[in-house]
Amino acid sequence: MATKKGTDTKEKIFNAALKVFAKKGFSAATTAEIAEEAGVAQGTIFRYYKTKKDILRGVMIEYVDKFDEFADFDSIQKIIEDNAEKPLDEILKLIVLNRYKAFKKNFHISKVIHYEMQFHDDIMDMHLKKCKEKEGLVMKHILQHIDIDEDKYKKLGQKSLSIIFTSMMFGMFFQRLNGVRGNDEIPIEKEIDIIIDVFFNGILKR
Amino acid sequence: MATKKGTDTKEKIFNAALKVFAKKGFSAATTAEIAEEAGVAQGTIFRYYKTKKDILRGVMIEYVDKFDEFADFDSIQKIIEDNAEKPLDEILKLIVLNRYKAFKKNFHISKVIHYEMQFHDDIMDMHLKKCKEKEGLVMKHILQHIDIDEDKYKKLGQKSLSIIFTSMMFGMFFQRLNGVRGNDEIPIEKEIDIIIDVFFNGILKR
Amino acid sequence: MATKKGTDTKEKIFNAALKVFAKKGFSAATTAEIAEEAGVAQGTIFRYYKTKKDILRGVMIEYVDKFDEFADFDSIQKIIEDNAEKPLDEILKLIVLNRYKAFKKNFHISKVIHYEMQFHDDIMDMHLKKCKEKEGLVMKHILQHIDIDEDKYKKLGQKSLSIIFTSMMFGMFFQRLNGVRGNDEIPIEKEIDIIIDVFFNGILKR
Amino acid sequence: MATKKGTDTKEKIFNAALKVFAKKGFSAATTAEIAEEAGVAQGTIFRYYKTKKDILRGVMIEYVDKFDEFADFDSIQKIIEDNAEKPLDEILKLIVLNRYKAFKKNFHISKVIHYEMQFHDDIMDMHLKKCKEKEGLVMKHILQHIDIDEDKYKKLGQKSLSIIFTSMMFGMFFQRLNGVRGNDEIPIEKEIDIIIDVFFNGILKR
DNA sequence: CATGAATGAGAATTCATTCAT
DNA sequence: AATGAATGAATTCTCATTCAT
Repeated sequence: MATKKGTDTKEKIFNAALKVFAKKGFSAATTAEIAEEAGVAQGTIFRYYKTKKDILRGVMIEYVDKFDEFADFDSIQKIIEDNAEKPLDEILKLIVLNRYKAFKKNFHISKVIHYEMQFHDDIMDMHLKKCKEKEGLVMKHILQHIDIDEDKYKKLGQKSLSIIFTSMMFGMFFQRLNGVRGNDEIPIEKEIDIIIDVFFNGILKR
Repeated sequence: MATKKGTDTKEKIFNAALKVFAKKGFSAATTAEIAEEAGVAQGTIFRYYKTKKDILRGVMIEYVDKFDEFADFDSIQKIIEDNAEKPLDEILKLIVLNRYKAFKKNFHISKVIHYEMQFHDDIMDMHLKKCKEKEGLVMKHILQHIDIDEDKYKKLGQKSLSIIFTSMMFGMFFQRLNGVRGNDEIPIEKEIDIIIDVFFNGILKR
Repeated sequence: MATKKGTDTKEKIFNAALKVFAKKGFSAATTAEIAEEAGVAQGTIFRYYKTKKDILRGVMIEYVDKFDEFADFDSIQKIIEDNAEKPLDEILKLIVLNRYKAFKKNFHISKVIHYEMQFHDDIMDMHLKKCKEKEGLVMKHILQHIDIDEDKYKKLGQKSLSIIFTSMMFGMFFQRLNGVRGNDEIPIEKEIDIIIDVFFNGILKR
Repeated sequence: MATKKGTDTKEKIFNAALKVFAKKGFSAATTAEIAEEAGVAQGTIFRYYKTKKDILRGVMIEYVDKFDEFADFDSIQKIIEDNAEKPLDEILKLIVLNRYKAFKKNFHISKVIHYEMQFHDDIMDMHLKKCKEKEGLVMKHILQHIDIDEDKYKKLGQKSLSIIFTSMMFGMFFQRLNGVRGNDEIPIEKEIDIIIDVFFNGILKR
């Protein structure tokens, strides 16, 4: 019970911090504003996090977990299995849409991590480690299925495919989610259709 | 002469600020560190910039100029003209390489602006205004040449082409320059080759 | 309790500020000196007053309250009633003595306000508003009683009487309290006697 | 010639300083603003005055001279002689009007001195010394003429007369010049008439 | 456990003064 | 003599952190 209450408070602080960090950046955020946003007293924060920097570390740790969820192979695997009979590009579209939704859901936290990473080596290290660990696997999943038709597709190697695919995917995600573009223009499904079609067409042998 | 001296100092401060902003982020950067980096007294900064925020605005203004240089149509135009007889994909590779070099050269400033933009509405506004103004024009240049062969290429419209192309290009640029990937793995020329080949192959009719 | 503590601190700061302002003037006073005088940390000041200027505003607000006390009609009224049978000049002497004591008690704050007013329009406005509101009333009290004997006194009008009376009264107060004169020369009661006698004699018909 | 130019510059600085001191107070005034007001470079000020405080001292010295002019007995003497046949109250009115004009002319400088005096002991000392030296003389001039008619006037002594007269006079001057009252209400001549009538009537034997 | 008043180190900013030109 | 760029000590103000209640 007591533990539950403590957990609740910590969660309120965490969410408030995340919100304020996302809005102002870590440095410009004040613990006072976080406390207000969380609806707790200023001192309460320091019962759950030793320092302000510690909150950021907490965010990172949470992010790592979210990242696992984000790069959640079970759901990707499930998509592949459930649509085994469909052509590869159709499957990929479903995967990308699934990824987009996961990304969008965790965008807040991603944004904070990506911005702060640059300035905090420890955060950077945690992130890169996590990335290396997962990134390859996502592509391997894709490649596994591409490799089967090696007569049909160009032989580009994982690295190159990875560059192209992730560039397109994340480039598009960021453009959409950062409000760089007018938001409502093209629905995400349509955009994925176009981008995957070009990608797939692009890697075809000719 | 006197003017020259003042300009020199302002430039020293500007460059120092850019460096410190890039290293620590705007909020975490201190004017003391900027002053030290610039090799001037703390007070000197405020002879040239009213406030710390004003330095960032100065960086933005400089960026806008760099951006003009970056989206420098003269050099693009020149590439196109000088290589008129070459196939479109070859020309595009040259353009992208040119863009990459311009981007790399101004990466420091671009990075600062792109990151800080999120937290400063005034900077964001200045940037978006500039982007809208230029972005379309770059693509138009490309399209002009693609349109000629409309039997050969898919009819995708400027918007879609723009999304795909800028996603790939900037996605790749950021991946390379942010040190997200091991830096030196593939030479940029090779990477551009691959990416443009896929893009071009991708937009072909079939 | 908690409220009491906060109020105490604010009061300590207020009194310290008043003292330092009176000694050095607003501009030359430093928040560091105020903090030391108040026996609090430098930062504590800014928990209670947003800015240094705000402390002055606080002093003004306090002054306005003191002013009410200063121009306290209840005590004037009481003097009048308690001495109803005495001649008017005797009553007036008592009133002026009462005023002098009130003025002397609040001299510190009055001095700060009167001096700083010149440089701060907002303070000036607050003050004038208060003055207009009260000044007339004091004179009306006096006039009420003078009017009865209109055969005896010159018909000078409130404005002129007000000028003469306040000039004499405040001129004398300032001379005494500013140490412009050797301080202890004539006792205040004697001085009031003389001044009121002349005033009263002066407004007699002849 | 060169000397003349230097004197001119010093005078420009002096007048600018006086203006800025009067507007902002000594502490809040900046040498930069004084320089701008004077139309000289910031550094130039320090060729004529060693420090900012030194400018204030310069103002004081000037004030002492002005004060001599202000308490200028030649002009008072002249008024008395020129109007020998007129009644005393008429003469006094002329004198007070003359004083008011002198005071108004030097009000700027008086204001600065009176405010700063409190915070600078050296200025205070110079001022008090000067005051003592002159004040009595003015009254003596008046008394000389009052004494003649000692049957007609009360025997009040120089001190008491001085208090009453200067209180009325300066009280009125300050009220007028500080903009405490609505400025245009009563013309100064009319106000002097009333105040002197009351004063004179007030000191009559009865 | 939670609070919020108090702290004080540190950051931004100001400004009198100096000095090379 | 005059200039105005540069200085840096002093000042206002901020905010993470502590601790008595």
